[in-house]
This record gives sequence, structure tokens and C-alpha cells, in this order.
Amino acid sequence: MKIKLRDQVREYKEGTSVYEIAASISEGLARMAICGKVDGKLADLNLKLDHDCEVQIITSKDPEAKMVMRHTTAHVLAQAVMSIYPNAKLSIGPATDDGFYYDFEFKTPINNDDLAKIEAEMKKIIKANFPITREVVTRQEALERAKKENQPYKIELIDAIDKNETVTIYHQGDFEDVCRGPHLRSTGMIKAFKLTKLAGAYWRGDEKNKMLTRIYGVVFDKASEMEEYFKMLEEAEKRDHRKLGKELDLFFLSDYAPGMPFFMPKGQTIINTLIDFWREEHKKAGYVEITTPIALNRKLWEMSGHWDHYKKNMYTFKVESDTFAVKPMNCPGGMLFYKERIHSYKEFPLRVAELGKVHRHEASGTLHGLFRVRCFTQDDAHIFMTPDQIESEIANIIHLVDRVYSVFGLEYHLELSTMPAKHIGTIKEWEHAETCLKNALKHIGKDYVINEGDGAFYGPKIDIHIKDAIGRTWQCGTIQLDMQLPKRFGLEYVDKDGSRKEPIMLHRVIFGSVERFFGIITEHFAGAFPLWLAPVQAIVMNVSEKSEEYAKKVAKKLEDAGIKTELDTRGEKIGYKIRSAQMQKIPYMFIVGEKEADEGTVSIRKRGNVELGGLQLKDVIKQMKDEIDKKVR
RNA sequence: GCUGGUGUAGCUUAGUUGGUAAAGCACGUGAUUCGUAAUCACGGGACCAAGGGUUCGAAUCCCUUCACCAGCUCCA
Repeated sequence: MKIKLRDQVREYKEGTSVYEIAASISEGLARMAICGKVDGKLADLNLKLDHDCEVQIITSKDPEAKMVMRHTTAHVLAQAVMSIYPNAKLSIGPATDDGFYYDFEFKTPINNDDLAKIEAEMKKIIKANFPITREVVTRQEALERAKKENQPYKIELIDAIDKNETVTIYHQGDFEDVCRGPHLRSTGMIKAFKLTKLAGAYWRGDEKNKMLTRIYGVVFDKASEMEEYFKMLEEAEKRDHRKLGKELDLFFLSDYAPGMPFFMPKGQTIINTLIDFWREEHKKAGYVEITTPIALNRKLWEMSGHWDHYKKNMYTFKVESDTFAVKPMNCPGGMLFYKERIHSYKEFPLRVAELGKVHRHEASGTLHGLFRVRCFTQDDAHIFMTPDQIESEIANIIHLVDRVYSVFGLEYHLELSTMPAKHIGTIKEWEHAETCLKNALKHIGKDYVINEGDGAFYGPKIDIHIKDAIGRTWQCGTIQLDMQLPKRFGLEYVDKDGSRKEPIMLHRVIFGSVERFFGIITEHFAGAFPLWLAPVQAIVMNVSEKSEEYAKKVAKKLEDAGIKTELDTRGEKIGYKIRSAQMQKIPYMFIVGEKEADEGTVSIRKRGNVELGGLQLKDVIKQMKDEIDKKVR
């Protein structure tokens, strides 16, 4: 709720704390109010204000409240660490999207047992319910205190503050820490927290700096919320595509090729189905498809700018007296395709797709299942057009994205990534490109958020972030406006008036990496792929040897109908076969015994324990075909 | 790449203070012919990630390398 001090609380004396004001307005509110927003900025309620401020009281229900709670808990962590390890050095302790952390430098490394000790100490601090108070001091004063306490990282932080600025220091018990705030009013307001992990992190995020020890934690309003959080983590663990990939025989990784996945028959079947679907949609959307070579001469990479920017991540090799590089992206090959002949404006927009296998030497520590690999297939396309086609073409791409993602039941949101620190081209070119993308987004009427400085080195981009079944988001698609490559490669087209002009080029992907997308949907569906994607759509199993011949007949008919079918005639009990099919997450189980053989019917059991008996095989096939065509989940 | 951790049969794991490997699942064989999430018995399978060292003796202790895991940095 917002209070305008000037209007509503005139009777208060200048300098009354906002908390006191909030408390007097409503006692219930006072219990909930944990901090305030002053002139749009978060501030502590202990802050004394003058009557002209507009104050927003943040209750525990507001999104900002979570950040304040996390932040305060980080400071309780710091207090606990300092009381157990008086020689530890403090750095910073911010709130994050799902919790908080604090970076320390310890004399001797700590381990998970120490974490439990720290947690116990934090509980003591919370129980003691120390009031948290805020003190404003001069920069000089703060610096002297940090020096006295022998806190080098704090000294560095305060030193960076402008000379005339004041510094706020928060006190709780005998602990004090420089911080912008705001914090909770007392340590006792923290209800449910847990320290989750220990990790190394560079001071100020720079790998040239010293590595500090980072302690992570989570904090919630209620114990039940914390339980839910850990349940979600458990669920995510169950869905881990690395685990499912093994259990369902989808793919594997070998020490002989780190970061380069091997796809097994079932995984390959899913990839093929994804690609078939992709081709179908792209054909409908007016794309043509090409293939460019996997390795190209270094000179081409010098021309494209990749050599300067990314040569350390490229796999290179010598051939006679020339150096070649395995392609880390498909664009330069696409440029050569364009340059192969003269183009007219009449061909535009010219949509050239390529399922290009690219290799990038990613740092060893970054590899992760199918999510971060050294070799993957981009579902790339380069689109050449005139400047006035940009908006409508971006709309076309978003429309295609819509179609493709909706089939998987994936929602998405858009982000606009702007000029990064490392970039080529002039500021003017960047401004122009960013304006083009913004206009296109405006034209489509879709909401988007801006991701400052996250663009590609050659141009700004619209990133498409999908949301999976358990609420995690993944950046998959991206649309990038490239004003560099057409110039560097001297691309031209003949315009209406016969003059030669430089075309506009968009790069775009929908899946991003086919392999990574496969990993994401594996987790999204928890391995229970919808019928159209399932590598085995039906399994036929006989109850006993007496029905083996009939089971074979049924399987043959399913296969003839184009259904991916397996046959299980092992000499096992039917319960055993069902269990194994269930664990393989096969959508349709055909269970046939003497009864079905006599009647010429089938019994099916759908994944999810739906049992149906006495069905005609042709009806079931028709039903399955309809389900596949509709691609419903 | 950096910090920390891990590496034992195809998979998941046990292995006490150093005394040269154990189980379940899977696999093979035999018996069983069974009606909706595990039939029984027997059997094969591991130079304990690789290389080096300490020791009478190493899966176990030390070093190097590789891979994986968590995080950091990075991600055209």
C-alpha cells in the first residue's frame, strides 16, 4: 500500500520512522510491514523521513519482501560465520532469484559439516531476535571501521563509493556490516531457512581475482513453502535428462568424446521425429534448405570476424599450407551460398534454412549433459530481405515459433538483448538495429523485457525463452539482426530501379540446438513423450505362450499401420512385462491372451494405468493415428 | 579454464583402522505358461578411471592425468 506522508500523516513530527507510522495506521499491517519503498527505491522502515516523501509499505505479500528477507538472511549468515570464524573476511551477500548467498574468505577451507555448524549458529541468532538498526556514516568513517576490522574486501567496496556519499551500516547484536539495505526489522522475523551448498566464486565475478567461498541458502515465509521448494528440486532431479537418457536408452556420453553426445536408436528416433516436424513447418513457412561444409578455410573466419573473437573456441587443423576451422556456426557458409549468384529484390524475403552441425570448444567445466555440449545441430536459417520487410518477417518468425512451441505445450516470453561490451560495428549501426527490432516487437504487439548488454557481438537479438512443465525457463529460439556479415561479405541485391544494394540479414533458430531442445523436452515430459514423439509408441505382449502367435500378428498389423511397435514375447509373467513397459514409459501397451485371440480383439493399457478391454484393433489404430496427427500431449 | 567433490561389474551401490573384491537390478541357462507394476533356481561378468609412488602388502595413503558432479567464469 502507498502512503503519501504529506497528505495522510501530516500530524507526525518530521523524522518519525516510517515503521512507527505504518504501525499506527494498522496494527495488523505493522506486523506484516517489513520495509518500505521511498520514491521508488527500497528503503528500511527505520529510516527517518520528512513529510514530503511518498512511501510504499511493503508487506510480506509483496514480491520485494522476499528479496528483503533473503538479503537479511545473508547477513545473519555473515554474523554466524564471523562468530564461529573471527578471522574470516567478508565480501558481499546479495539476494538471488531463489535464495541468497554470501562470499567469504576463510583461512582454512570449510566443508559440509561446518555448514551445519553455521546453520545452528544462525538459528541462535534468529532466536535471540536481535533488533536490526541502520546507521548512516560518512564514507571516511566507514572506511576507518573496515580498516580497524581488517576487512580488505569491505575496504575495496567502500573505496569505490563516491567521496561525498554517505554509507549505511546495519547492526544486529554485536555484528555490523556495510550494506545498502533494506533489511528486516529484527533477526527473529526469519522463519524458515536452510543453507544449501558450498561453492567457489571469484571476487567480483572476475576469474583473474581470488576465489572466495560462497555459501548458498534459501529462506521462506513458512516451513511449508520450504518443503515445497525441496520437493520441486526432487522433481527436477527425477526429470534430469542425463538420468532419463540412461534409463530410457536415449543417448550417452563417452570419455573418448567429452561434450559430444552419442544418440542411441530411441534417442535418434525422437531427434528424427523432431526434425521431420521441423522440416514440415519450415516448408509451409516458405523456407528452402541447404547444407554447407563442416570445415572451412581460416580466411573465411577472418572475413566473418569469428577468428578475432572466438578462435580459441574453434577446432582448427592444417591442410597442406592452409589452416581450416571446423565451423562453430553456419553463417559464413550461408553467406557464400548467397554470394554464389546475383539476387533480385523479387526473391525476398529469401529464407534459407540449414540444420548445421557445429563444434565449439567449450571450457571443460561448463559441459552439462545435452544442455552444454561441444558439438550440436543448430536449426539455423538466414533470411535476406529489404529494410522494409524487417517487421513483417520478424512477425513471420514469431508466428512460426508460436506454432512449433505450442505443439509441445510450451509457453514463452520474449527478451530483447542489446549491445554487449565486446562488439563489432559502430554505435550508430547498433542503435539502428536495436530500433528495428523494437519496432518489430511493437508491430507484433508482444510484451518483452530488455536484457541489457546481452546481444551477440555482431548485432542485437530477440531471445525466446520457453517455460517447462515445472516452471523453469530456457532460452531456445533467437532472432538476430546482423548488420555486419552482409557488409563484410559484400552481399548485394538488385533493387527495383536496377541499382545494387546491401540486403538486411536475420539469423534465427527455433529449437536453438536440436540436441539441447531434446534434453529440455525430455525433462519437460519427464521422459513420458507424447505419442507422436515416443520412440516406441506401442508394445504388444502376450499373456502366455499360447497367445504368442496372435501377439505377433497384432504387432505386425500395428507396424504395417506405421506405428512404432515393439513385441515382448519373453517367457515372463504379464505383470513383469507390464512393469518393464511402464518403466520404459511406452504410451500404449497391447496385452493379448487367449481371450483376445479367440475374439480377435485387443486389450490396451495406456501409460497412466488406463485399462480398456475387448477393443477392435483397427479402432485403436485409428485412434492412435488421430492422436499422432493432432499431436496432442 | 578456476574452486571443491566424486570415479568399484552394463546400471545403482556396499567395502570397517591398508591384508589382493560384495549385493540388488540387468544379462545367460533351466524350470514355470502365468490376465494388468517384479516366478523360482543356477550361472557368467570388475586388473576397483588411467599412469606413477609409499609399503612385505593398496580399491583404501600420496602425486599426475582424464572424465563426471556442484558452483564460478564463459556461452558467437
